[in-house]
Amino acid sequence: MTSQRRVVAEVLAGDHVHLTADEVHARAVERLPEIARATVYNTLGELVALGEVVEFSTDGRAKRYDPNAHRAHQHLVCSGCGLIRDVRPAGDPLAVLPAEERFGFAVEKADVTYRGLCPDCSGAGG
Amino acid sequence: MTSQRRVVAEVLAGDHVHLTADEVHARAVERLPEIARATVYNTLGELVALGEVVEFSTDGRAKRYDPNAHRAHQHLVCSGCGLIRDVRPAGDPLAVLPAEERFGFAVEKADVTYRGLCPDCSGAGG
DNA sequence: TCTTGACTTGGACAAGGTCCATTGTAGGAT
DNA sequence: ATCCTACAATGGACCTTGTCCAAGTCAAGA
Repeated sequence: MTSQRRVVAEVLAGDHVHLTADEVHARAVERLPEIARATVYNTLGELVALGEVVEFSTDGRAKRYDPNAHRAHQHLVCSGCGLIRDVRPAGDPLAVLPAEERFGFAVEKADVTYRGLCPDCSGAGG
Repeated sequence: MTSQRRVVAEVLAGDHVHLTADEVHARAVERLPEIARATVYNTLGELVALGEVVEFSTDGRAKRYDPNAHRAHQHLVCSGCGLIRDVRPAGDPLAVLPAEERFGFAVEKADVTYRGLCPDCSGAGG
């Protein structure tokens, strides 16, 4: 455990945290000015491999990193402002996929992105 | 409707078609050698805006384009080889998200990516 | 102190995508 | 038939995101 890795882990702490790698880097630089972008990418990759952090993407652009890895959840994304919340649907998302729709796959997980407008964006007439 | 746009639309025809923009461009070039990458991006963007094509991403890298836009469906992705199938889960994926998990959002849709190994990849011991 | 090995750094590089000034083109007006 | 005009296509610059690698740094043990 180096100071660089500690800073990355600290930046990711908290609930409903869904930072991109560059956002993690920007916040890490505030605490450790000379930390390199490559180090942030390396450390994030290690945290994902260890299962401490979940990697996902809501827009096909930058990947995001979610420290809430020990409680299964999905993501709810505002189509207006991009706000992301962790949500827990009822039941197992895999259960609703019938065998005849599995094409012989050994299906292991389902990643769900719910989309809609958050209270601020729908109130503003968006 | 120009010849360029017609070629892009033709390339996207068919079932279980999930090409990236560059793949669309490569196939379009076979039919119309001088078509520009920017034209393919522009045309794909227009088709998405018209609702004729669905844009999605399974890996946070390249966006993919699915001409099967008029029948609601989700995607099943092989974790080994990347094969993608259109699938239709039972019921409405939105129904399983309880009101207290919606955080005041006006939730409109759910994008689901099922992941697992396809018959070829699970048989090969992957 | 010297060696060793893991970690970090910075810069080059690559993929995917966007932007924009210029060029091409089809159809209506003259 | 020719000119005008609006819109589409082109090609290249450029941006973002991410990966790779050679060289530098550092801490711990011999």
